[in-house]
Amino acid sequence: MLEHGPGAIHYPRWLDAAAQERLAFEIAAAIARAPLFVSRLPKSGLPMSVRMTNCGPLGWMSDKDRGYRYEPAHPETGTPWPPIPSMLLDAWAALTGYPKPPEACLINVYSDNAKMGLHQDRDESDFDAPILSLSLGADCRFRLGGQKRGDKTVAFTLSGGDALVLSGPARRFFHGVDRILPSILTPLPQQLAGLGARVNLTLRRVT
DNA sequence: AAGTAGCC
DNA sequence: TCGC
Repeated sequence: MLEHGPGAIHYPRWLDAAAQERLAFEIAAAIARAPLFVSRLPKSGLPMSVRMTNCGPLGWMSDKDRGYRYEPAHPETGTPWPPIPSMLLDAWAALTGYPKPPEACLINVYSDNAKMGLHQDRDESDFDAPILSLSLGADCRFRLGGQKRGDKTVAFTLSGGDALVLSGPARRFFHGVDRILPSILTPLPQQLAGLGARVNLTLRRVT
């Protein structure tokens, strides 16, 4: 367990290899029902480099005209998001202790050259609930800042099987992914191989 | 600016 | 490559 800031708790290798395989199987099934899509930045319409989908009652997305938001259904198929796998609900309970279950699980798929700019998670109403992030596949250089964009940042590596909880002050901290590290020795489990180099799952309360 | 480029 |  490593604390990278007040409320930012990193659990390296929280999932063992067998658990990562089981999770990959569940996520591959979710992607089969809710295909990956590309969100676009508000106003500019520039595409994000990650491909994403969701499971749970609500899913995060963005497009040029309507911007960042949560939706109950897939933007292309119109179908409700598939349920959050039970092992993720268990992970949420074990790692956050929060009394209510997560309402959204964003599935972000990173290719070798995908990035995620520094941002705050601020499209939710519930800022008391922690955020739980689980990683699969390639390592990434993750950057964590403070509550203001200009605050100093720290960078560390997130690896497959790692969990990161952002609670308390860290719930509002800026964060992003600088780059994906070489993935030859840390491939995604077979069930997700071919989709990308790294998969990140972000569980949140929304309402 | 949940992006991209450029420079140190 | 990293951090601005």
